[in-house]
Amino acid sequence: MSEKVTIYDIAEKLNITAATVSRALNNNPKIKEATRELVIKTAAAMNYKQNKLALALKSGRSNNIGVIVPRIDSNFFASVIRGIEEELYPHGYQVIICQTHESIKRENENLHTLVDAQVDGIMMSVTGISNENDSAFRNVLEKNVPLIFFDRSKHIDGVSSVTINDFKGGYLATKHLIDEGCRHIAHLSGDQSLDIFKNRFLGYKQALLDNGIDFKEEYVIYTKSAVDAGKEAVDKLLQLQTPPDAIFSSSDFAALGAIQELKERNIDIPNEFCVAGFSNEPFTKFMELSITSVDQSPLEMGKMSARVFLEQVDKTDTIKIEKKVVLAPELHIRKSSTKTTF
Amino acid sequence: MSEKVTIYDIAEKLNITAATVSRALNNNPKIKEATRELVIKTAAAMNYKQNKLALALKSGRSNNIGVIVPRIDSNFFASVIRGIEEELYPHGYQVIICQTHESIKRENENLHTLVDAQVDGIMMSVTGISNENDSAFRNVLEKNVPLIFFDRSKHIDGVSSVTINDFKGGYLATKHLIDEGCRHIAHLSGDQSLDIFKNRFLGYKQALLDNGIDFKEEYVIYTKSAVDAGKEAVDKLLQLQTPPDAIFSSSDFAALGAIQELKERNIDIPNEFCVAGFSNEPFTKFMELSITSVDQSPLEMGKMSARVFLEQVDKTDTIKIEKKVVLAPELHIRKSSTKTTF
DNA sequence: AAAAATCATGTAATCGATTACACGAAAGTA
DNA sequence: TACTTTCGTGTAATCGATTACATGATTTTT
Repeated sequence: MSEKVTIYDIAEKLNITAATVSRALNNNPKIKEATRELVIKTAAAMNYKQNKLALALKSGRSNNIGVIVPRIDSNFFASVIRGIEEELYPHGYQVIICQTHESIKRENENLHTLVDAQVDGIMMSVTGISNENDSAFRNVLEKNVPLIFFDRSKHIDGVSSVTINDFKGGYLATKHLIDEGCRHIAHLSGDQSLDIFKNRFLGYKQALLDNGIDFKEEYVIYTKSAVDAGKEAVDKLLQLQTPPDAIFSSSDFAALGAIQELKERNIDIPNEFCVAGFSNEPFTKFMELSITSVDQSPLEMGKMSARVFLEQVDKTDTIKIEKKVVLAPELHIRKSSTKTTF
Repeated sequence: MSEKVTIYDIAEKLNITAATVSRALNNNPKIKEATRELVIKTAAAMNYKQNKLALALKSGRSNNIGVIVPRIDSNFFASVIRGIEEELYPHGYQVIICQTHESIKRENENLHTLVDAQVDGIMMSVTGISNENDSAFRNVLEKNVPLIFFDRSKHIDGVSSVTINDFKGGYLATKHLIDEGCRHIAHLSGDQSLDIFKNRFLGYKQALLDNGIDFKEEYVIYTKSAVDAGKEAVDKLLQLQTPPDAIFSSSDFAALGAIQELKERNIDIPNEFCVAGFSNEPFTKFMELSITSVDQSPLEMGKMSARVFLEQVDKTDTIKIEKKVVLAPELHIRKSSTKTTF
């Protein structure tokens, strides 16, 4: 039925060559105005559609960009991807999604697949930082594919990144808890080989220090970002000789679990115990006991990553631009940490 | 530095032709075993990577599939996409994401872009059902690109779909509210030109009928899927002569808004008023007053859509297969509608 | 009017891989 | 030995668009 129409078909119909058709359609100034109009009209009439694959092969550019995330069904990553898509849509790029499910093997596979598919750029939030096997990353750089890290980044020369100031985020949240009168503040952290968790921890520590509060190793619990992990953490913390009176969690999910466990034990939040999380997941706002959390402006992070990509994509390959964008975190203070009720 | 290696480079090095190299790499049985091994070894040594774009041009298949959703940063759509990606990953397909933001213009643009990009299939949740301009859809079908609707579908011959039984979902939720003793059950609906909202409404109506409860037009409010919309709806409903004692909402967000507004007015949930939502968004489970909701198994829906695509993609184009998969909804009963507390 | 410049279009190579067809060499058959 | 298969590889077309270079037709310049 609807056979594919090529420029050769148009050329044949008009008794000219495909080269002329191509030039006419691309607004090449060397083409006679009359010819151009005729070609464009005929192309429309024949329902011609440019074959993007042929163009991609010829130009070496696919007009696709790849995005690699641990998983897509988290509000944070989905929002970043939304930002990327929205920013790139007007430029004609399509967004290819890959998930690693926190597997480094999968991450490497995805990197290779995307490079093989000739994407014009890759934006990713790294899954692990193990340095043993950087070959997939080196492959990307050797092929001159622009690479941009967002949120979770690795230290690689020539790679741009868009992150938030996690140190400041941790500092703000902790300082807020101190201001609310808490003096025994625990911290739920993640895998500190990842910068984001390391820096949130360091911000937490610095806030304690700046306010004359001793840092206690035993107050730091390493957990997964999951509700149950938060419950377990509270269980551990409450067995300490001096149990804490507040928690700053690097994860909203763990913060939620902590709150559930504290309620289970009839501990009054926020009066006896304050809790603050990180990421500003939608549910933190929706709860009756809304949860204080640090916002990472994921939409903006996505848009910014896309902009950094657009800046790099057309530059001459010789000049390597390495841009490090750091967004400001914003603390959303809510009920879970607001003692003074009027 | 890392120049692209092609089969011609390998051929030159081995003093054979590119055709032989191609055949060796594709395990063509006509190739001498010794040659095959030599080629494969040399290819690996030279770090050869097949150019997917060239392959795509030659074969007409891009190994990409397109997914079009209203927006990606909703747990439901993100989960469906996760399902699609996971199911298709082992088959070597990449997933391209497009958002419509509920704009039909955008939907049509996306359809055309994906077809032009020669995707091997399109999975989508339709944004609108206005029949005025079906040309984008017809274009997809004329080009023989497999098209699969999930969740929100349109009636188009030859198009498969994967949906849940929305009627049953509406019925289950409403029946449950009746069983809890509610007799004045209101319904928050969406744009009923979309089947999903129409069917949830019809299920609601049937459940009332089957249980001897009169259907009242004034109890049906058409809202957007948003927290504020739920608040406004409650405001309207409570002004009625006989205000309702329960709400079945087609949207979890509207249900949440309704609950917030009811609490604002010191109405006791669930004892004075019960609420049930739809979609089983994560927050419905996390709330202290957890919200009863109908689960749509989005992950399964995504996987199923991918499977339907895989079934269709290799069939001869002449035989059009139209498969309609209907998944069963599952009611998750939670605190917002459980009066009998033990 | 002859030479030079400009214009519009055609010719053919190119991007990288696949594959129908052709062909010479080796092996099998009569 | 002469004839037919079979085997392994080469030749060249193809997918569809772009573009450097060539060429013939106008137009401009002197």
